[in-house]
Amino acid sequence: MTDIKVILLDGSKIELSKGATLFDAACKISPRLGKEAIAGIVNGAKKDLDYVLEDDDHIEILTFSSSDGKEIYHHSTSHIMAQAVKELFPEAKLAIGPAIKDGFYYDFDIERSFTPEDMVIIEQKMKEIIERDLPFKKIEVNKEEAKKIFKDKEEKYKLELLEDIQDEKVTLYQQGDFMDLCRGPHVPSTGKIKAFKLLSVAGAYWRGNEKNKMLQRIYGISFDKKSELENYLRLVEEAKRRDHRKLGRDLELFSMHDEGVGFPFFHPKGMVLRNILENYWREEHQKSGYTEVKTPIILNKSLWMKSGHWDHYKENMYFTKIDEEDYAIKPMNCPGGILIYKCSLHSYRELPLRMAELGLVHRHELSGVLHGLFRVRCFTQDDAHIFMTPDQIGEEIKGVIDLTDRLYKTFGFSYHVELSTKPENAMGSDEIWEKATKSLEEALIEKEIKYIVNEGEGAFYGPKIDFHLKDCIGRSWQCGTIQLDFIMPEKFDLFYINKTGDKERPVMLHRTILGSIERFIGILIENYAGAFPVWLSPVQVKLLPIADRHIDYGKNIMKELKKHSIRAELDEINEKIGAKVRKAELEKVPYMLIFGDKETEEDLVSVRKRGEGDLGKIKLTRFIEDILKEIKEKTL
RNA sequence: GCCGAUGUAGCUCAGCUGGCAGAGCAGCUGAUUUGUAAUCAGCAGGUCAUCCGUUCGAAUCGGAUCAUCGGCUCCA
Repeated sequence: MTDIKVILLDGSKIELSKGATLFDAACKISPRLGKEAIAGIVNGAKKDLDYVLEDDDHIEILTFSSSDGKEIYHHSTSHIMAQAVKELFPEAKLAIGPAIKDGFYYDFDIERSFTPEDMVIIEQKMKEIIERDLPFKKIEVNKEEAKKIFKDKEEKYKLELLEDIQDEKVTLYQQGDFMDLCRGPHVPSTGKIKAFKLLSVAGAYWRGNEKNKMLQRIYGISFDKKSELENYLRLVEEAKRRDHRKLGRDLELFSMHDEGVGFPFFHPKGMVLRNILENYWREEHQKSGYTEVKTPIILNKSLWMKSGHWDHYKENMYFTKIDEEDYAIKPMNCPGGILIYKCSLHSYRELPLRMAELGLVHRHELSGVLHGLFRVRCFTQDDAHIFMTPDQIGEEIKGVIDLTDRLYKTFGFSYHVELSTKPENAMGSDEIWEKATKSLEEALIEKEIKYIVNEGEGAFYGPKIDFHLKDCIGRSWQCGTIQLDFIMPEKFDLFYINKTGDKERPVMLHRTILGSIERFIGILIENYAGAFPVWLSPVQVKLLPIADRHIDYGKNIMKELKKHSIRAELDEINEKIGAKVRKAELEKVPYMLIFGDKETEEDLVSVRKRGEGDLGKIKLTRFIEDILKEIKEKTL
């Protein structure tokens, strides 16, 4: 018997007897890998573990720890779920069941709608199937044979899928009595799945097209260890605990009302937070050479025709009439900013002109997508429009990148960058787009920032760089965006006077950093779980007298704190100190000052820090110094 | 917008097969004067989302509307 050699990922080779499978290779590398192996990659193609290797094959063994491995694992779990559903509800028709970023789903066409109780039964059945430890068998057949099989099974969606497959040969996977059209690969047997959970059921259109039939989609997730599933479920719980919609109400920051769906109401404490945020934003923009403007919310239709919004953005806009004339409520700030630019003649010496605007825009979002402060119908963009000469593009983009970096770091966020290119409904020529896209790319390369490219995801007037920031539990949020625009200056006939006294066309750059103030506040709430750093806290200090006779002392402290613009509240409620402390902790106030007979005699306060406890007695003046330092430095 | 679930006091929730609307927390009043995450007692609080219907009788059953939540991008 001759041996074969296969080449591993690191270039090393191992010897195997002829006829050896991927699984044999995994075992040979290490018994542990053999145990953990899910599937493998042979010469770049994903294969099942029972794939027979040949001499000089390049192989890689996949385990759950790789994203490819996870995907296969999730996909196999979706097949098990489909089998369970078919066993319980034979009338259900199978659509598709892929792995997704965070788990898997399977779409079914079935008359009844799945209930939470059904989920429990399906999970039960899945456990049974896993216990049966059925092998996943790969079957290769001709397309015609496959058609016959699924015709007999009356699986019309599978037949439809078959129609779209070009290859003559297709693969089927079978475990037990369950057979599915599938490219594979799969885990060797159902017993491989160690921990799973069905998460939710939702409607979804066949092939994502609303003209097609609505199917029922069941979502789930699986892991190769019970503890990892528990971790995942804990993270879901943690996200729920941080939900800004609940915290926003509990901490009296904002509210939502039926009378204005998608239009958030900011309460006094929410406004404190908002004003701090906006003031900080203004300071940083002034430092970076921006001026600030404010443009009207309602503007004449003619402006929106000219800007292209009428043609490209109408579905998302609100309209009104004034004196029989059509007006639109602005969905973006740029046309207003352009009118300001056009008010005067500009010299090349003025450029770049950086015009910032905290602009309130309204957009008609579908009712089903509204979500707290994250997805609303009116929001304040921290917008800016930079008018510049073409040779200033690079520097300006880099300037915006720097400012963005500074702002995000202040809140403790890390981030990643994505570049979006020309979309289908774009205005302007390919050359202009190419030039604009290249400028953005060059700035990123020069700044040594890694980025992902999203083809066709740009705005209709230009390509863009998006900043996605990452919160403390690992979720990412799209906030900042830089969009280069050669088209608006053209449409509005913008110009500046160059050195030689001739008119020249400026380039425009649209950008936001926080994105939407409302949304950013939502992100801050979730990131800090409502426990804001001192500089952002609506109430920074809570004054807690031990007994009623110490209230006057508290009022004096209050006066002192006010002198330094420290935001404090005095708790005058007739309660034991434990209850007052509890209340302040639940309100997530960063500092509590507690004072009774001992403190009043010596001008002291007992300091308690949120989440940490008693820090001991110090002079009030000392406390003020310390907290002012913390506020000034924006300590996290 | 579409599919599904949900909607009872400010909040969290109970209320069975139709028969007088309930609790805890929060609020108010009083007692207590408290030493680092809940003192005790009393009071008040409701168009059971809205409308229409079935019924002797509807929070409960049916329909419509509104809102909220989850999903509708991931393609064998």
